[in-house]
Formats: sequence, C-alpha cells, structure tokens
Amino acid sequence: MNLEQAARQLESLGNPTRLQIYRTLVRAGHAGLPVGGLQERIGIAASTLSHHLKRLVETGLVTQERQATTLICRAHYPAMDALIGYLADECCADAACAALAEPSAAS
Amino acid sequence: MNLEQAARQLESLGNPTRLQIYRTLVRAGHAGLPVGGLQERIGIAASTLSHHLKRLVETGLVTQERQATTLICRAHYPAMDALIGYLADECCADAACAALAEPSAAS
DNA sequence: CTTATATTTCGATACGTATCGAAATAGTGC
DNA sequence: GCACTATTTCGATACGTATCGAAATATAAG
Repeated sequence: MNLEQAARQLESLGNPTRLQIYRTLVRAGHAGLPVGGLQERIGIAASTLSHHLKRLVETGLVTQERQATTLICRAHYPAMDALIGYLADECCADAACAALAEPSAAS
Repeated sequence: MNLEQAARQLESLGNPTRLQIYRTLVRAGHAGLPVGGLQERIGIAASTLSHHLKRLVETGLVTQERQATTLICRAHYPAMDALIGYLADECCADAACAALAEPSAAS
C-alpha cells in the first residue's frame, strides 16, 4: 500500500454516491447484491451506477461475481482493512504519534 | 459523523497532494509545520498548497495556529480517529459484519 | 508609516468527474 | 438463431478541481 493507491481508494470512497453504494453492500452482508438491486435501493440511473461500481472495483474495494445474467457485488473487506491500516499506521490516528517519524517511507 | 461528512473527509484525503500534505504533517509530529515549511518539502506553488490546506482545514483534518506571521499547521488526530471509526463501524472493515444491519443509522 | 516576510486571494486554463438517456453488449433459455 | 433480461458503453452536458503566476492582504519590525 503506497500513497498513490491509498489516495485512489480514498477518492473512490470520497464521493457520497459511491460511499452509499459501498455502505449498502456492507449492509447486504456476505450475500451481496446484484447491480439491479443496488440501483433500486439507491435510485440512480443504471449507467451512473455502473460508472461508480467500476471505480470501486478498480480500486479493489468491491468484487463482482457472475450468476447467470446478474452480477453480484460484494464489499471486499481486506481492501478496506488495508486502507484503514494505512491510515492508522502511516497517518497514525491515535495520539501516540510521537514515536513515529521513522525514516522508512519518508517522502 | 454522517455519510456526507465522511465522504467530504475521504475526498479531501483522496488527492495525492493532499494525502502527502497530511502525511507530512503527521510526521512533523506535535510541533507541526508552517505553510512555508510544507511548501519547501512538497515543492508546489504556494497558492496550490494554500488551496489544498484550506480543504483539509475545512474538513477538520488539519488545524492552524498563528505564530506571528507564520501559520503553524498540525494534523488533527481526533478527526482522523472519528473517520476511521466511521469506516470501521458503519462500513465495518472486519469480517465480523453479520451482526451489523442495525436500523439505527440506516439511510 | 514604510519595509519586509508569510500567506491568501484572484484570474485563467486545463482537465477530470457526475450525471443522464439511448444504444450496444453479454449471458440464458427456448 | 431469436427473444429476453441485466449490465455496460457511448455521447453529451454541466460542473468541479488542480494548477500556476501575479497581485493583494496580514503581521511584525524599524
């Protein structure tokens, strides 16, 4: 996980519609949701949804699996886990940041 | 923390330049860095930096404090903490998501 | 009040993104 | 192959963002 990739993932979550898509998928749980199901719940044009889904898939935050003609979408937790890990580690969220400043990945 | 606010914060971190700014501030530790110091380290136009800083301050991820003519910038950890909390909670990063689906903050 | 320094605002340009409807594609089943 | 459904791609528009240099502002010092 480098800065560029983290920024891409953060940007893909940083759009209200996409964050809503992602959250809806999380709440759908392991079963996931077909694209059409997402479209009904969120109420946007299918083309717009497809556009956003592509970006979430590209950044690895969402996976898709075919079942006949429908595409099942699922939140991909390991990616979110890694992203949160990056934020907590590189950009340490906890106030115990004084011990950081290691010259490992500096600039 | 609602979806809109989380999206704004994620978007503000989802730009490589801003993420680099934020990370530089984190690594600067408690002392923080003046705007000019950031500009030297990152190597962008002062006006561009000011533009990005404004967005990070607006979303609460960075704070600023005057010291004479210089503005000291610091990473504001509580905001990042809340954001990570939102991601881990609402968009649960851990695979133990089956127990979620509480109708508390649903859409 | 003038000078000097640090930062922001302004104006402009280039580029990317969000959105939609319509058309095209993909996969299934007859 | 044909019809049917699900999804994506296409084309177009509107809007926001990133970037810069130059000018304006703010704070301090003399």
